[in-house]
Amino acid sequence: MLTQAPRGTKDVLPGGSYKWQYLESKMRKAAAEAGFREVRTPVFEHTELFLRGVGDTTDIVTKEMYTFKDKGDRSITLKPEGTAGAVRAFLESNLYAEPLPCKMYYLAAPVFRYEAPQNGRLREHHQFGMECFGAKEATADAELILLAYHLLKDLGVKNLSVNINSIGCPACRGKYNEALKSFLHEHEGELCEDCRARMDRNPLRALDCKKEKCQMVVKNAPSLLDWLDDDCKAHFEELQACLKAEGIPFQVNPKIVRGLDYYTRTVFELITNTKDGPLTVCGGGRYDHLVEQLGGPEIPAVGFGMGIERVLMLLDMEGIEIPEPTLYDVFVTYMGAHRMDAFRLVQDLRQKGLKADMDHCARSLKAQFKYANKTGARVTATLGDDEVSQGVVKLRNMENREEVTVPVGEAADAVRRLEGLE
RNA sequence: GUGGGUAUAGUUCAGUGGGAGAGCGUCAGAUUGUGGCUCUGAAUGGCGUGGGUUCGAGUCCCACUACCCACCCCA
Repeated sequence: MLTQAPRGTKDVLPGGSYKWQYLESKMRKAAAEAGFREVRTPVFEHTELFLRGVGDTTDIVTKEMYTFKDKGDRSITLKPEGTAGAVRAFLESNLYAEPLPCKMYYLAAPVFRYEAPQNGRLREHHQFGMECFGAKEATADAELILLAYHLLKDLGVKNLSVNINSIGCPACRGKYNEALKSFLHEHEGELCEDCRARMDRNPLRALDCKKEKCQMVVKNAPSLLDWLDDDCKAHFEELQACLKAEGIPFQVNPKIVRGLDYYTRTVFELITNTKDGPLTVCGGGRYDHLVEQLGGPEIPAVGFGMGIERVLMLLDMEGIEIPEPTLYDVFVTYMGAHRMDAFRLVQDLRQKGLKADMDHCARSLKAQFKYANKTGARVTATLGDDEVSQGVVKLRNMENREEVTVPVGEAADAVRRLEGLE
C-alpha cells in the first residue's frame, strides 16, 4: 500500500522519461512554428471556475472531480481539463488588452478525473493543449486541427481520422435542443434509462449513446447541422474548405458532441483505430462565450487537448521506437587505488561537455567494464597503475574495440575522435 | 457506479490438499588490468489481508483490499 502509487496514476521512471521528452520537444517545436508560447497554470483552481466554465451538468463536474476544502475553507479542485485554467490566467492578467490573438500552449499538464481506470484511462493523466484567444475566423480552428494532425502523423500515429462537427452558437443550438427534445419525447419508450433521464437536461448526449436501441432512434433524429444559422453554417463551411485545401482527410461526424458545456460551433476529435477499437487521442473545439461567461470581455477562442499517455500508448502499439539518448559518452574504469584520479578525470570530462561517469560501488575492473557495457557507454577510459604513473589514460571504443592511449589532459578530445563525433 | 478476471522472488509465470520452484534480471566467479557469448555459483518469498474447512491449505470455501479488463464517459 505504502509503496503503491494511488489508483489510476502512473510513474514515469528514469528509464522511460526520454519518451516524454521526445514528445515534448516535438510539441514545443510545432507550437513555436505557429506562434504559440507556453503557459503554466496551477494544478488546482477554485472549484467555482469549473462549475461555471466546464458546466455543472456535465459528467466531469458532477461525478469526476477531485474536490476538497483547503485549510482556509475554500473549495479547491484539481484541474479536470486544461482550458478553464488557461482562460482564468488569460483574464487575471488582462492578456486581452494585448494584441490579439493570444496563442498559448501547455505541455504535459496534469489533469485529474475520478473514474474507474482501465486501458488508456487514468485518474491523473497529462495533456498537451493549445488555446487561441481572440480569433473568431475558421482559419484559427483549421490551424489547430492541422497542428494536431501533423504532429500525430509526424510522430508516426497511423489510422488517424479527423472527425469534425459544428454544434452551432447558443441561439441555434437552443432551437435545435427544443426540436431534439420533442423528438426524443416521441420515442421515449425506445430509449435507454440513461438517455431518458438526461433527455431534458442534456439531450445532445443521446446522440452519442452507445446503446443499440438508442442508436436506432437517434439515427432518424433531426441533425444539428440542419439547424445552424447562416453565420454558423458559413463558419463550418470555411473550416471544411481550409481542411480540404490542405488535403487532410476528415469526416463530418454529427455524433461528436464533447462532454464539456462551453463549446460553440466547431468541435473535433482525432480518433485512431486500434485493435481494441477506436481511441480518441485529441479533442477540442471553439468556445466563443467562455471568456465572457467567466467574467471577461466577449472574446472568441478555440483550442484542443491531447493526451500524452494515449499518444505514447499508440506509438507503442504501432511498434514505433523513440530514440533513446545515450547515457554516457565515456565511462571511466579504474584500479582500486586510483579512485581519486578517476573522480577527477570524470569531473574534467564533464566540464568539457561529455556525459561521463565512473564506478561508485567498489567493483572489480571487470565488473566496471560489464557495467559500462550495460549502460551503453560508447567509450571507456581506463586508469591503472601504468597509466597513472605516466599521466595517460587508455581509451577503448566499446563497439569496435579500438584502443588508444593519450595524455589525461587530452582525454575529452580523444573520446570525441574515438566516437566519431569529430 | 455495474459486471468479469487476477493476486507466489526484482520481473514474467509454473505449482493436481502433504518437501516454495523455473526462465529472465541482479550480484559474484571461470588465476595475476578489459564488456557483449558460454559455463558455474549466490542472494532475494509475511504465497495480497483476515477468517473458515482439514491431521495438514500456496492449493478448497467466505469476506475484504488492490490491480487488470469491459460498460459508462473521455484524453
